[in-house]
Amino acid sequence: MSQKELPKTYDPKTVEDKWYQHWEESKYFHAPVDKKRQPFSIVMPPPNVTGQLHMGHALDNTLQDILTRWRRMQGYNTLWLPGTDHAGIATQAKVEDQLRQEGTTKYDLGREKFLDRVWDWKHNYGSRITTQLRKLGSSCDWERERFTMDEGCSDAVIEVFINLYNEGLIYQDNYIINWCPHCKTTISDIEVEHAEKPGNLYHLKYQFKDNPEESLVVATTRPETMLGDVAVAVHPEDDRYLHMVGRTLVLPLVGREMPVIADAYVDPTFGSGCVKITPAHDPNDFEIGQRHNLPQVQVIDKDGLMSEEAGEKYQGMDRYECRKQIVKDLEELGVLQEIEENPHSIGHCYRCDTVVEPMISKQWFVKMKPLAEPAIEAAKNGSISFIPQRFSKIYLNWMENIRDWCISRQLWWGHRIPVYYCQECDQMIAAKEQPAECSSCGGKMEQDSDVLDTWFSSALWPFSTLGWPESTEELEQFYPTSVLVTGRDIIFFWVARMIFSGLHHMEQIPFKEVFIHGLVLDSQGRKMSKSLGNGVDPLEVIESHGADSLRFMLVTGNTPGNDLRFHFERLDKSRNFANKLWNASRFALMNLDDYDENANRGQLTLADRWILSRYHNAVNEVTDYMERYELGEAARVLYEFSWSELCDWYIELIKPRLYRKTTPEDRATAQHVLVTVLQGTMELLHPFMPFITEEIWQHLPHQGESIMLHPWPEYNPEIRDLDVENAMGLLMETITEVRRIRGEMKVPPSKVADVILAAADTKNRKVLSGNVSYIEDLANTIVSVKESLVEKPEQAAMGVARGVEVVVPLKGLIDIDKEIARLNKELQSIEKELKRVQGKLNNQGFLAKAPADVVEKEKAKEEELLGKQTALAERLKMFQ
RNA sequence: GGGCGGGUAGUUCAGUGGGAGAACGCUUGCUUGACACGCAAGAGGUCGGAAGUUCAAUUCUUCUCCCGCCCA
Repeated sequence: MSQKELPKTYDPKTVEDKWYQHWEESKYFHAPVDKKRQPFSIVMPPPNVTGQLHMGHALDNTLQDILTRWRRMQGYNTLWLPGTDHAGIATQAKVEDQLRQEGTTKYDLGREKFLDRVWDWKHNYGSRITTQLRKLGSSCDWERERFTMDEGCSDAVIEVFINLYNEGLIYQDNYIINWCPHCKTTISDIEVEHAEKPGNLYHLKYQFKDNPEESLVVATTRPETMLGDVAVAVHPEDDRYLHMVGRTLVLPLVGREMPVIADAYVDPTFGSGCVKITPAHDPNDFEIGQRHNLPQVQVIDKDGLMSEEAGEKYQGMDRYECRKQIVKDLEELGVLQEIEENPHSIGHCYRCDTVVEPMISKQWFVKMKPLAEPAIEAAKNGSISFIPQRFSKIYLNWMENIRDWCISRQLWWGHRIPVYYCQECDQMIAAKEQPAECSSCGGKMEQDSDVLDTWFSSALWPFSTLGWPESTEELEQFYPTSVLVTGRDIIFFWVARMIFSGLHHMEQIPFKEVFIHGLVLDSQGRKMSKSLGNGVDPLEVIESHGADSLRFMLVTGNTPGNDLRFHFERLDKSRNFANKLWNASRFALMNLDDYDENANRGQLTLADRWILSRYHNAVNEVTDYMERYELGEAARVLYEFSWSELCDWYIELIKPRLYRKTTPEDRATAQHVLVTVLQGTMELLHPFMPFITEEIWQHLPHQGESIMLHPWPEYNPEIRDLDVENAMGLLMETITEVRRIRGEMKVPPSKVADVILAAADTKNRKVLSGNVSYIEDLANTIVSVKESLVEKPEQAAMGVARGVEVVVPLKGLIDIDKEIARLNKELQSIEKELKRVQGKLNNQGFLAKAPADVVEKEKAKEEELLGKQTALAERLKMFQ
């Protein structure tokens, strides 16, 4: 292998694109159907086709890629299926903006031409986000990329609609819905975001028809809706008002006569205990209206303006203008009794933040109860499990209280509802194709003009992308998918809907596990948003720190399901780690120019056996954490192993052997162990940091085409050796003790110091004397190992490590006062610890009930501390 | 109002029924033949408060305070 000069600092830019292109061109991401192999599959939560990569995507896709690359290395037939979502409102709004700038509107263009424009937009910008996902390193199967509006997915949507329609699970009804006056469409209940806003409670006095002297007071937060009032309700057990039930009131300003009714919905403790009922503009009033057969008077229209029914005076006014006017008018009439400050929760459109207007409209709905039941069961019986588990409670709570789903949207961009209406009679059918004529009267049929909620198609994603409604080999092999990875914010929007859709249409769960992650917040803990301008662009981060650093930063120091704050300091930490790996490899390569895997090798040294043992421990722990989706913990283990054990200790320990201060066989051994461990470490790190690990792995002696196809390292418990780890631990602690003494006594690092080690324990003494070179090399000393200190040099500093007395003679260099202070301090902390340990050991309850190994451990600790105490105390005595 | 998450070193966060960890920051020393995006040594925490269970609680239970989120 020829030696290559690598630069001192790792530069991700020169490697990342190169490797990604190579992987993609080599089709390493592609998963052909292969029934002989066990499948592992993930469908990517499809980002908005016209969107741009943000930190949320970066986190979500990093997690998916880690799982995908890991399972692929484990030998699964691994499919990560990517795609994009047509995002009805968002995409349509973008094109409408564009038209506005051109001075035109979608109505000028007409439906067909407008849709052409949206498709143009999709073709121009639709690959932006998928290009960005590649920059992140996502190893998804681009050959299977899908789009929610492509032919196959659209077929699935139509199939599902027609099936549900025929089963009576989709129905059309006049019902109270959420209307966004800005987006000019209905939105579903979960698309309404509730936010507490300052507001008032207006107390209005309504008079009785038969006795204008008599009145009752209602309280409302929306006085303008009084124009649509049709009744006043009181609680059926509210003695204050019972006698009024059935009497007639006269609505001020309007003059409408309306009854006082009794309904248990009313909260007698809120306001006056009387509630005005506006069925056309409030969901609760709507239901009361239905129970009591009340009329529906719609006074606000779809533009958020007052309608004709609001009366001549108010017609055409904006709903908030009208509120002011009504308050003024009611005040003049003496109807307004009181205005009370009352902050309350108001529904806003999740897309545009406009205040949502509840209104009655004829829309399409999915009947949810029958669909929800099996979806509840699946989570309860564990066939679908959430990680972390607490999210299943959130899911169940929602599913158990689910309401029917309004699926029609007054948009043009989306899947058009496959329902056709006869223009001559009232015939209506759901069909895949436009019927030539009405089956009952032969009249012309026209398609419903609305489209479906975007989430209606996303709900089918796990099977529509695999070819359903055709029965394909892909479905057979990859459905149900293995795991779904997504943010906690779309459990209701998406996860829940995929579950009931999969169970209903496939009669099988869509995925076995749902791995939920939190949100990426800014450094102050706020949600990243466009309006705040506090978003961090993942592409800029990739540009400055590399994709590997971004990925590693996103998974470390985080627990599944919890939010994480974005700190640039943490990004630096990851970049430094990448650089550390780079330099460790650079060091290895500098010493591998003559490496021959088949060269004669000597025996493994203690350090060799130690690092191999620690490496296998890491393999075991990392794999175990990955199985449990504890990716942050897995990353932490790798970070600590690579940096502290491999770099700080092992590489330092083998330097002399690599610098040819030993036999060729021993040097070959060191080379071999280093290559083995470094290679394996790269393999373990590959799912987390795909680019740098590939680059390093390719430079190292290796077999195979790519690290991403290399088998995942296997844990071999036989290589774990606790005796070796113990022995090495003694040496490491001894070295640290010497270094500490040197540092505190201000011995210059360049000066070779003499060190005497007194080890009463035979085993310890053997370990020390067998490996003095480690101590000499790493602490710059000359060591002599003894059983005990026969002559105790006064001019010396002393410490204790695992019962071994570490003495550093410092003729002429020692400051006695300083040494006394140092020893005293050490003695104090030992005595404090000793007190705690002895307290335990003197406790009969502890001795009787604690497990034997815990008691043993405490006893051993006591012994060690006592030894240390004696040695230090004796030493102190000498100076007195 | 109901549910959930968090409160651990100066800061940001891991973690655990039996010796409190990391990163950054801080102190001291170091151009040590991979790395100053580095090396070595060190200071720093009554693990939000109270009670309980236990031989043992930062960890489990209950209550309580503060912060955040979701649902109604």
